[in-house]
Amino acid sequence: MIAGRLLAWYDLHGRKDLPWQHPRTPYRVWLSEIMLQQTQVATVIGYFERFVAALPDLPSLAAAPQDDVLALWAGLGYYSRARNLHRAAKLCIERHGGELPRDIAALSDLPGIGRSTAGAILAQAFGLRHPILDGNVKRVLSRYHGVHGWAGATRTAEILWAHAEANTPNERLADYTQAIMDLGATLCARSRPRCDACPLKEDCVARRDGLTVLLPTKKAPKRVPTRQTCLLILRDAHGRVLLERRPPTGVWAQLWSLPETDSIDAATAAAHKLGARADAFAPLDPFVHVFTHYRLEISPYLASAAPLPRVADGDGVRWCSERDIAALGLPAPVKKLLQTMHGGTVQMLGGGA
DNA sequence: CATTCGTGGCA
DNA sequence: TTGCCAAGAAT
Repeated sequence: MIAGRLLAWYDLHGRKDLPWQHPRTPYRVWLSEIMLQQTQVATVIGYFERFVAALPDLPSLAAAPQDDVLALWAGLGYYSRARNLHRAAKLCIERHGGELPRDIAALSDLPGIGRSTAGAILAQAFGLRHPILDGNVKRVLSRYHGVHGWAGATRTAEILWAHAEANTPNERLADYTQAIMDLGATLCARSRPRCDACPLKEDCVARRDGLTVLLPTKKAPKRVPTRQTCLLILRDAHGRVLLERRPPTGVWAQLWSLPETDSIDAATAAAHKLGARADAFAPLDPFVHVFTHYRLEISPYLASAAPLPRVADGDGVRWCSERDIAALGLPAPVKKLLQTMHGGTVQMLGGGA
Protein backbone atom coordinates (compact mmCIF):
# COMPACT_ATOMS: atom_id res chain seq x y z
CA MET A 1 0.00 0.00 0.00
CA ILE A 2 1.47 3.28 -1.06
CA ALA A 3 -0.91 5.73 0.59
CA GLY A 4 0.83 5.70 3.97
CA ARG A 5 4.23 6.42 2.48
CA LEU A 6 2.83 9.08 0.17
CA LEU A 7 1.07 10.85 3.03
CA ALA A 8 4.17 10.75 5.23
CA TRP A 9 6.19 12.19 2.38
CA TYR A 10 3.51 14.79 1.71
CA ASP A 11 3.57 15.94 5.33
CA LEU A 12 7.26 16.72 4.96
CA HIS A 13 7.64 17.80 1.35
CA GLY A 14 4.21 18.33 -0.23
CA ARG A 15 2.82 21.66 -1.42
CA LYS A 16 0.47 23.06 1.17
CA ASP A 17 0.54 26.74 0.24
CA LEU A 18 -1.20 26.69 -3.12
CA PRO A 19 -3.81 29.46 -3.34
CA TRP A 20 -6.72 27.06 -3.94
CA GLN A 21 -5.87 25.27 -0.70
CA HIS A 22 -6.66 28.34 1.43
CA PRO A 23 -9.54 28.32 1.76
CA ARG A 24 -10.23 24.98 0.11
CA THR A 25 -13.82 25.58 -0.94
CA PRO A 26 -15.49 23.41 -3.58
CA TYR A 27 -15.71 26.38 -5.94
CA ARG A 28 -12.00 27.18 -5.62
CA VAL A 29 -10.99 23.55 -5.99
CA TRP A 30 -13.18 23.23 -9.08
CA LEU A 31 -11.80 26.39 -10.64
CA SER A 32 -8.23 25.32 -9.97
CA GLU A 33 -8.79 21.86 -11.43
CA ILE A 34 -10.18 23.34 -14.64
CA MET A 35 -7.34 25.84 -14.92
CA LEU A 36 -4.78 23.12 -14.27
CA GLN A 37 -5.95 20.93 -17.14
CA GLN A 38 -2.96 20.70 -19.46
CA THR A 39 -1.47 23.69 -17.69
CA GLN A 40 1.29 23.86 -15.12
CA VAL A 41 0.90 25.18 -11.58
CA ALA A 42 3.26 28.11 -12.02
CA THR A 43 1.24 29.39 -14.95
CA VAL A 44 -2.11 28.98 -13.21
CA ILE A 45 -1.47 30.73 -9.89
CA GLY A 46 -1.68 34.29 -11.17
CA TYR A 47 -4.81 33.63 -13.23
CA PHE A 48 -6.43 31.86 -10.30
CA GLU A 49 -5.88 34.75 -7.93
CA ARG A 50 -7.23 37.32 -10.35
CA PHE A 51 -10.22 35.13 -11.15
CA VAL A 52 -11.34 34.51 -7.58
CA ALA A 53 -10.74 38.14 -6.68
CA ALA A 54 -13.23 39.15 -9.38
CA LEU A 55 -15.61 36.20 -9.04
CA PRO A 56 -15.20 34.78 -5.54
CA ASP A 57 -17.96 32.17 -5.58
CA LEU A 58 -20.14 30.06 -7.80
CA PRO A 59 -23.18 32.39 -7.86
CA SER A 60 -21.05 35.36 -8.87
CA LEU A 61 -19.55 33.31 -11.69
CA ALA A 62 -22.97 32.18 -12.85
CA ALA A 63 -24.21 35.77 -12.87
CA ALA A 64 -21.21 37.20 -14.68
CA PRO A 65 -21.33 38.15 -18.37
CA GLN A 66 -19.45 35.68 -20.54
CA ASP A 67 -17.16 38.42 -21.74
CA ASP A 68 -16.00 39.01 -18.17
CA VAL A 69 -15.24 35.32 -17.72
CA LEU A 70 -13.32 35.12 -20.97
CA ALA A 71 -11.42 38.28 -20.11
CA LEU A 72 -10.28 36.72 -16.85
CA TRP A 73 -9.22 33.64 -18.80
CA ALA A 74 -7.46 35.47 -21.60
CA GLY A 75 -3.93 34.15 -21.99
CA LEU A 76 -4.52 30.83 -20.31
CA GLY A 77 -5.53 29.06 -23.50
CA TYR A 78 -8.05 26.30 -24.13
CA TYR A 79 -10.91 28.78 -23.93
CA SER A 80 -13.59 26.13 -24.14
CA ARG A 81 -12.60 25.46 -20.53
CA ALA A 82 -13.81 28.95 -19.61
CA ARG A 83 -17.04 28.63 -21.58
CA ASN A 84 -17.72 25.22 -20.04
CA LEU A 85 -16.94 26.56 -16.58
CA HIS A 86 -19.41 29.36 -17.05
CA ARG A 87 -22.10 27.05 -18.41
CA ALA A 88 -21.53 24.61 -15.56
CA ALA A 89 -21.94 27.36 -12.98
CA LYS A 90 -25.31 28.28 -14.45
CA LEU A 91 -26.32 24.63 -14.48
CA CYS A 92 -25.41 24.36 -10.80
CA ILE A 93 -27.77 27.25 -10.10
CA GLU A 94 -30.53 25.50 -12.02
CA ARG A 95 -30.00 21.94 -10.89
CA HIS A 96 -28.09 21.88 -7.64
CA GLY A 97 -29.17 24.83 -5.56
CA GLY A 98 -26.20 26.95 -6.49
CA GLU A 99 -23.61 24.43 -5.29
CA LEU A 100 -21.42 21.78 -6.84
CA PRO A 101 -23.03 18.33 -6.53
CA ARG A 102 -21.27 15.74 -4.37
CA ASP A 103 -22.31 12.94 -6.69
CA ILE A 104 -19.79 11.64 -9.21
CA ALA A 105 -22.38 11.17 -11.93
CA ALA A 106 -23.94 14.60 -11.51
CA LEU A 107 -20.52 16.20 -11.30
CA SER A 108 -19.22 14.44 -14.41
CA ASP A 109 -22.33 15.51 -16.23
CA LEU A 110 -21.31 19.14 -15.97
CA PRO A 111 -19.48 20.48 -19.01
CA GLY A 112 -15.71 20.48 -18.69
CA ILE A 113 -15.66 17.94 -15.88
CA GLY A 114 -14.50 14.48 -16.86
CA ARG A 115 -13.79 11.44 -14.74
CA SER A 116 -10.46 12.59 -13.37
CA THR A 117 -11.49 16.16 -12.64
CA ALA A 118 -14.65 14.95 -10.94
CA GLY A 119 -12.59 12.65 -8.74
CA ALA A 120 -10.20 15.44 -7.86
CA ILE A 121 -13.03 17.76 -6.84
CA LEU A 122 -14.78 15.15 -4.74
CA ALA A 123 -11.58 14.11 -2.98
CA GLN A 124 -10.14 17.56 -2.41
CA ALA A 125 -13.25 19.60 -1.77
CA PHE A 126 -15.37 17.05 0.04
CA GLY A 127 -12.91 14.43 1.29
CA LEU A 128 -14.78 11.70 -0.57
CA ARG A 129 -13.02 8.52 -1.68
CA HIS A 130 -12.57 8.91 -5.42
CA PRO A 131 -9.44 8.24 -7.47
CA ILE A 132 -7.97 10.58 -10.03
CA LEU A 133 -5.87 9.82 -13.09
CA ASP A 134 -4.19 12.89 -14.45
CA GLY A 135 -0.85 13.08 -16.16
CA ASN A 136 1.09 13.06 -12.90
CA VAL A 137 -0.74 10.05 -11.52
CA LYS A 138 -0.41 8.17 -14.78
CA ARG A 139 3.34 8.69 -14.63
CA VAL A 140 3.65 7.61 -11.00
CA LEU A 141 1.43 4.55 -11.35
CA SER A 142 2.80 3.34 -14.66
CA ARG A 143 6.29 3.43 -13.19
CA TYR A 144 5.47 2.09 -9.75
CA HIS A 145 3.39 -0.81 -11.07
CA GLY A 146 5.36 -1.28 -14.26
CA VAL A 147 2.42 -0.69 -16.58
CA HIS A 148 3.42 -0.68 -20.22
CA GLY A 149 1.34 0.74 -23.04
CA TRP A 150 0.23 4.22 -24.02
CA ALA A 151 -2.21 5.64 -21.45
CA GLY A 152 -4.49 6.81 -24.23
CA ALA A 153 -5.23 3.22 -25.18
CA THR A 154 -8.42 1.87 -23.64
CA ARG A 155 -6.80 -1.21 -22.15
CA THR A 156 -3.94 0.72 -20.54
CA ALA A 157 -6.34 3.30 -19.14
CA GLU A 158 -8.41 0.54 -17.55
CA ILE A 159 -5.35 -0.90 -15.83
CA LEU A 160 -4.20 2.50 -14.58
CA TRP A 161 -7.66 3.39 -13.27
CA ALA A 162 -7.78 0.04 -11.45
CA HIS A 163 -4.44 0.78 -9.79
CA ALA A 164 -5.59 4.30 -8.93
CA GLU A 165 -8.72 2.90 -7.34
CA ALA A 166 -6.87 0.20 -5.40
CA ASN A 167 -4.29 2.63 -4.06
CA THR A 168 -6.79 5.20 -2.82
CA PRO A 169 -6.99 5.24 0.98
CA ASN A 170 -10.08 5.66 3.14
CA GLU A 171 -8.86 8.71 4.97
CA ARG A 172 -7.16 12.02 4.22
CA LEU A 173 -8.44 11.97 0.65
CA ALA A 174 -7.59 15.59 -0.05
CA ASP A 175 -4.03 15.19 1.14
CA TYR A 176 -3.55 11.87 -0.62
CA THR A 177 -4.79 13.29 -3.91
CA GLN A 178 -2.47 16.25 -3.58
CA ALA A 179 0.38 14.00 -2.50
CA ILE A 180 0.37 11.70 -5.51
CA MET A 181 0.11 14.68 -7.86
CA ASP A 182 2.94 16.44 -6.07
CA LEU A 183 5.10 13.35 -6.33
CA GLY A 184 4.49 13.20 -10.06
CA ALA A 185 5.11 16.92 -10.46
CA THR A 186 8.32 17.04 -8.48
CA LEU A 187 10.25 13.80 -7.88
CA CYS A 188 8.65 11.46 -10.41
CA ALA A 189 9.17 13.92 -13.23
CA ARG A 190 9.01 12.98 -16.88
CA SER A 191 12.74 13.36 -17.38
CA ARG A 192 15.42 12.76 -14.79
CA PRO A 193 13.22 11.54 -11.93
CA ARG A 194 14.81 11.85 -8.50
CA CYS A 195 14.30 8.26 -7.44
CA ASP A 196 16.78 8.54 -4.58
CA ALA A 197 14.39 10.82 -2.71
CA CYS A 198 11.19 8.95 -3.61
CA PRO A 199 9.14 7.37 -0.82
CA LEU A 200 8.14 4.55 -3.20
CA LYS A 201 11.60 3.63 -4.41
CA GLU A 202 11.86 0.34 -2.51
CA ASP A 203 9.25 -1.46 -4.56
CA CYS A 204 8.92 0.65 -7.68
CA VAL A 205 8.93 -1.73 -10.64
CA ALA A 206 10.35 0.78 -13.09
CA ARG A 207 13.22 1.64 -10.76
CA ARG A 208 13.90 -2.02 -10.03
CA ASP A 209 14.02 -2.90 -13.73
CA GLY A 210 15.68 0.28 -14.94
CA LEU A 211 12.62 1.31 -16.94
CA THR A 212 12.05 4.84 -15.68
CA VAL A 213 13.11 6.26 -19.03
CA LEU A 214 10.70 3.97 -20.87
CA LEU A 215 7.65 4.54 -18.66
CA PRO A 216 5.11 5.88 -19.11
CA THR A 217 4.97 4.52 -22.65
CA LYS A 218 4.80 7.24 -25.24
CA LYS A 219 2.21 7.29 -27.94
CA ALA A 220 3.44 5.22 -30.85
CA PRO A 221 4.09 7.48 -33.81
CA LYS A 222 1.84 6.80 -36.74
CA ARG A 223 3.22 4.19 -39.08
CA VAL A 224 4.00 5.98 -42.28
CA PRO A 225 3.76 3.90 -45.44
CA THR A 226 6.91 2.97 -47.31
CA ARG A 227 7.09 3.36 -51.07
CA GLN A 228 9.79 2.21 -53.43
CA THR A 229 11.07 3.73 -56.60
CA CYS A 230 13.99 3.54 -59.04
CA LEU A 231 15.90 6.59 -60.19
CA LEU A 232 17.80 6.31 -63.46
CA ILE A 233 21.11 8.02 -63.98
CA LEU A 234 21.54 8.02 -67.77
CA ARG A 235 24.98 9.39 -68.57
CA ASP A 236 26.20 10.15 -72.09
CA ALA A 237 29.75 10.22 -73.45
CA HIS A 238 30.20 13.84 -72.32
CA GLY A 239 29.23 13.07 -68.75
CA ARG A 240 25.87 14.75 -69.13
CA VAL A 241 22.88 13.33 -67.29
CA LEU A 242 19.32 13.07 -68.55
CA LEU A 243 16.84 15.00 -66.41
CA GLU A 244 13.09 15.00 -66.66
CA ARG A 245 10.61 17.58 -65.44
CA ARG A 246 8.25 16.05 -62.92
CA PRO A 247 4.47 16.20 -63.37
CA PRO A 248 2.51 19.24 -62.12
CA THR A 249 1.11 17.40 -59.13
CA GLY A 250 2.49 15.09 -56.48
CA VAL A 251 5.77 15.14 -54.69
CA TRP A 252 8.47 17.42 -56.10
CA ALA A 253 5.90 18.82 -58.53
CA GLN A 254 7.44 20.48 -61.61
CA LEU A 255 10.98 20.13 -60.33
CA TRP A 256 13.69 18.74 -62.55
CA SER A 257 14.67 15.28 -61.41
CA LEU A 258 16.04 11.95 -62.57
CA PRO A 259 13.77 9.69 -64.61
CA GLU A 260 11.77 7.46 -62.32
CA THR A 261 10.41 3.95 -62.80
CA ASP A 262 8.62 1.53 -60.52
CA SER A 263 11.05 -1.28 -61.27
CA ILE A 264 14.35 -1.71 -63.02
CA ASP A 265 12.71 -4.03 -65.55
CA ALA A 266 11.02 -1.01 -67.05
CA ALA A 267 14.19 1.07 -67.22
CA THR A 268 15.28 0.36 -70.79
CA ALA A 269 11.85 1.12 -72.17
CA ALA A 270 11.56 4.24 -70.04
CA ALA A 271 14.89 5.54 -71.26
CA HIS A 272 13.90 4.92 -74.87
CA LYS A 273 10.69 6.80 -74.40
CA LEU A 274 12.69 9.78 -73.16
CA GLY A 275 14.84 9.69 -76.28
CA ALA A 276 17.83 7.78 -74.96
CA ARG A 277 19.29 4.39 -75.69
CA ALA A 278 20.56 2.62 -72.61
CA ASP A 279 20.88 -0.82 -71.14
CA ALA A 280 23.13 -2.58 -68.64
CA PHE A 281 21.80 -0.69 -65.65
CA ALA A 282 24.15 -1.01 -62.68
CA PRO A 283 22.61 -0.75 -59.21
CA LEU A 284 24.00 1.85 -56.83
CA ASP A 285 23.47 1.85 -53.08
CA PRO A 286 19.78 2.31 -52.24
CA PHE A 287 18.89 4.94 -49.66
CA VAL A 288 15.83 6.22 -47.85
CA HIS A 289 14.28 9.65 -48.03
CA VAL A 290 11.70 10.53 -45.38
CA PHE A 291 8.70 12.73 -46.08
CA THR A 292 6.15 13.84 -43.51
CA HIS A 293 3.58 11.35 -44.80
CA TYR A 294 5.65 8.45 -46.16
CA ARG A 295 9.17 7.14 -46.52
CA LEU A 296 10.61 6.57 -49.96
CA GLU A 297 13.13 3.83 -50.62
CA ILE A 298 15.15 4.97 -53.58
CA SER A 299 17.12 2.51 -55.70
CA PRO A 300 19.41 4.39 -58.09
CA TYR A 301 20.68 2.76 -61.26
CA LEU A 302 23.50 3.96 -63.47
CA ALA A 303 23.81 3.33 -67.21
CA SER A 304 25.79 4.67 -70.14
CA ALA A 305 23.38 6.21 -72.59
CA ALA A 306 23.23 8.02 -75.90
CA PRO A 307 20.62 10.46 -77.17
CA LEU A 308 18.52 8.94 -79.89
CA PRO A 309 18.49 10.75 -83.27
CA ARG A 310 14.93 11.87 -82.69
CA VAL A 311 15.86 13.24 -79.29
CA ALA A 312 13.14 15.08 -77.42
CA ASP A 313 13.32 18.81 -77.98
CA GLY A 314 13.98 19.83 -74.44
CA ASP A 315 10.46 20.40 -73.26
CA GLY A 316 10.30 18.23 -70.17
CA VAL A 317 13.54 16.45 -70.94
CA ARG A 318 17.10 17.71 -71.04
CA TRP A 319 20.69 16.57 -70.88
CA CYS A 320 22.56 18.42 -68.19
CA SER A 321 26.18 18.92 -67.33
CA GLU A 322 27.32 19.04 -63.76
CA ARG A 323 27.21 22.84 -63.89
CA ASP A 324 23.68 22.87 -65.34
CA ILE A 325 22.53 20.63 -62.54
CA ALA A 326 23.96 22.90 -59.87
CA ALA A 327 21.85 25.76 -61.22
CA LEU A 328 18.60 23.80 -61.25
CA GLY A 329 16.19 23.23 -58.44
CA LEU A 330 16.57 19.53 -57.88
CA PRO A 331 14.98 17.67 -54.97
CA ALA A 332 17.47 17.43 -52.13
CA PRO A 333 18.00 13.65 -52.24
CA VAL A 334 18.41 13.71 -56.04
CA LYS A 335 20.90 16.52 -55.84
CA LYS A 336 22.83 14.68 -53.17
CA LEU A 337 22.83 11.50 -55.21
CA LEU A 338 24.28 13.25 -58.25
CA GLN A 339 26.85 15.12 -56.18
CA THR A 340 27.95 11.88 -54.61
CA MET A 341 28.32 10.34 -58.04
CA HIS A 342 30.28 13.26 -59.46
CA GLY A 343 32.46 13.25 -56.41
CA GLY A 344 33.60 9.81 -57.45
CA THR A 345 32.59 8.16 -54.21
CA VAL A 346 29.58 6.36 -55.58
CA GLN A 347 29.37 2.82 -54.32
CA MET A 348 28.30 -0.03 -56.53
CA LEU A 349 26.03 -2.50 -54.81
CA GLY A 350 28.01 -5.39 -53.44
CA GLY A 351 31.33 -3.83 -54.34
CA GLY A 352 31.66 -1.36 -51.51
CA ALA A 353 32.72 -1.56 -47.90
C1' DC B 1 -9.54 5.89 -31.43
C1' DA B 2 -7.90 10.37 -33.49
C1' DT B 3 -8.25 15.21 -33.54
C1' DT B 4 -8.78 19.68 -31.63
C1' DC B 5 -7.99 23.11 -28.42
C1' DG B 6 -3.41 27.58 -26.37
C1' DT B 7 0.35 28.73 -24.07
C1' DG B 8 4.81 28.57 -21.93
C1' DG B 9 8.90 25.94 -20.51
C1' DC B 10 12.58 23.14 -21.62
C1' DA B 11 15.93 19.92 -23.85
C1' DT C 1 15.68 26.56 -33.47
C1' DT C 2 12.49 23.13 -33.40
C1' DG C 3 9.85 19.77 -31.29
C1' DC C 4 7.80 17.82 -27.38
C1' DC C 5 4.57 18.08 -23.96
C1' DA C 6 2.17 19.68 -19.29
C1' DA C 7 -3.10 18.80 -13.29
C1' DG C 8 -8.03 16.60 -19.97
C1' DA C 9 -12.36 16.98 -22.09
C1' DA C 10 -15.29 17.26 -26.03
C1' DT C 11 -16.28 15.82 -30.55
